[in-house]
Amino acid sequence: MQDALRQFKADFFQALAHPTRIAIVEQLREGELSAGTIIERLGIEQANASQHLAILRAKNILVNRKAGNQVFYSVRDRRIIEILDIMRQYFHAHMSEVLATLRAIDKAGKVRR
Amino acid sequence: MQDALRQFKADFFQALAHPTRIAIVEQLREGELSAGTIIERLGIEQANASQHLAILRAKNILVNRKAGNQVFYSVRDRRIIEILDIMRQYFHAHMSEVLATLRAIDKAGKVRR
DNA sequence: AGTTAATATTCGAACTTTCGAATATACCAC
DNA sequence: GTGGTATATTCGAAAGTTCGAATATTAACT
Repeated sequence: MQDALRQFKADFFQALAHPTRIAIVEQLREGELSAGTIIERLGIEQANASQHLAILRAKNILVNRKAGNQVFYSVRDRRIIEILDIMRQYFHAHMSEVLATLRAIDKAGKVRR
Repeated sequence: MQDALRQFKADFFQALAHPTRIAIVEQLREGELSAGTIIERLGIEQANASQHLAILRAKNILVNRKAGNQVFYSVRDRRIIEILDIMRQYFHAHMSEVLATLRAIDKAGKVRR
């Protein structure tokens, strides 16, 4: 029983364990957007976006609504936004690590100065 | 910049994206415990526990303190507990899915009735 | 120094995730 | 129905995660 609950929680975290999926959820903070708008705003491949959206749908983090040609996505439960908000505080509190990550990315990208 | 922040968040979620690691953090809710106590309470392999603890340490979710022979672990920031609390509400709100997961596990375990 | 207890690390096999390219499906307008 | 636009799915290669078995490290005790 505990095991099932933990598996459920782990699946939830796994669903958000990718920068693109976090970016998608953040885009949907103010309300629904079409798949096309999300793709355009994030500047990612269509297939890739669609795969990430499928994962977020499968874990019930997003819901979708079809309207003619398009599919509109939104966050199912406001608590998910709430969790991301707490994490923002958390990140500010540990900004030095965020900056370390930043530097690591910078280095990996071979941006010399 | 946004990218680094998202990578940092994704890493955080990734760190919690495993049932054993969630179980470890939950064990530490009331305060620090030795590695041995965690292993005993969860009934897992020593090497496996140590690997999961290493991941949680690397992502700065846990901190450790050596005392002689033993290593005591604790959750670094109470906001992590807070996030897990919100998730508990979230799970209660979506209990039907949790139950579906439970049934799936039950089935996979071949527990007939 | 030798032994035991507690914890960490390394290795390799099995499994899962990620990506873009290609293809499929669905809907609309003509 | 043909053509176009929006989105989803399938495939296979590359990269990442997970596990237990074996081994290493560290500290305490004799």
